[in-house]
Amino acid sequence: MNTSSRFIVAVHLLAVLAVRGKVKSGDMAWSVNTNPVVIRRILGELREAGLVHSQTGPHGGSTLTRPADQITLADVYDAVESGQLFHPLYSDPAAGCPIGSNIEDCMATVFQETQTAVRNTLSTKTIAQIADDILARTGIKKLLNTGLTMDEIQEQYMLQDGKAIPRTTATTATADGR
Amino acid sequence: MNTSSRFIVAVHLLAVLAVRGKVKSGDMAWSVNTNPVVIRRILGELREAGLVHSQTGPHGGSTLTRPADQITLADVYDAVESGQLFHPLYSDPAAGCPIGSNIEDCMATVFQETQTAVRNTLSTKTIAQIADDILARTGIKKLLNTGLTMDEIQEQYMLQDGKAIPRTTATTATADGR
DNA sequence: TCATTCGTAACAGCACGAGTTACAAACAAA
DNA sequence: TTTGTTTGTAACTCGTGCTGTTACGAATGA
Repeated sequence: MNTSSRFIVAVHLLAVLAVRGKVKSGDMAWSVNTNPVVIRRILGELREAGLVHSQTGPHGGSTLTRPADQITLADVYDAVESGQLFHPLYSDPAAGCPIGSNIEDCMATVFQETQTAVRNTLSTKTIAQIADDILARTGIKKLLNTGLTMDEIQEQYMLQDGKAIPRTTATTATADGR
Repeated sequence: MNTSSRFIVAVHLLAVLAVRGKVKSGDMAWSVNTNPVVIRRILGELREAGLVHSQTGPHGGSTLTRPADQITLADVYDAVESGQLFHPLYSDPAAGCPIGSNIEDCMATVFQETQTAVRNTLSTKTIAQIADDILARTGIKKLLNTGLTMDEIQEQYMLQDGKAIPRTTATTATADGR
């Protein structure tokens, strides 16, 4: 398997940006529960891919460069998972063996097809869909549909087990809605 | 990307077994150009998956447990690539963040779909097809069609740039046909 | 000018795969 | 029964890549 968590973290960051607009790396680091530098490294890859724009200084932070419904997971995948899905080569298989001398070329086709299948699957989902799905899961989407603003929701509701619940009925925990 | 070369090596080994019948780990190690223990480790996974059978002692070695046209690359993938394609979890994203508290469940679906797409692609190719493709690439398939046996081909031909050429016209290099 | 925020280099720690050595167990053949 | 061959597996080292962290310069708004 792929041992890197960059892809899911990148999707996480873009979803946060889709929902909240301009966000600082420190805030995103809090959401992902890691170090701001880790976030900025991934933002750097997303920036190179043209998906986000960053701004230094006070009131700085990162924003999406285009609407979230125009960013597919395939775009994110391309941005942060540079290489092939499978190991394309291995050290110098025997030239004197029919299999060894041809297996790499033969499998290259298979790897290419697999890579395409993955990208096709990922290209069917956008960051907007992910963000929407998550807001629906939390119940925040329904609240937005009642006319409440995101700010009002943050004031009046808190998260418990991933669901927004009115603060009055809250039993434990706090949430700042980031 | 997946940094492991186990998948392509496993396909390599099965293709060798498909073409040559019973083969020792030392011979396979020569073909792959690695250590016999590395080969035996991968054979161990293929054995657990029921794809090969191994025998100790003199004249020992490994064989396929079923015809090569009944072994798909998806079978091989399942045998040696245990985990998920992508990182399913990462350390404890913030419970107080709508995104952080739901991203993993949300992405699990996407990962599942991707995994299925990969397996579907791989299930369309069998070890027999791989072996056949390679024999065609080497020119050995054409020789077999003329009525020559594999042993005769090994006697009369050698490999150069992955192609079988008559030994009489050979300029350099040697091949033992393993 | 100063506080804030980003970009990036540098380093440590950790996990994992590959390669290697070593040795016990299985097994065919003499 | 003995001997040599082959596998199975443990144990270790080495290299690589990712994550987390500290540090510091550059950009920028107040």
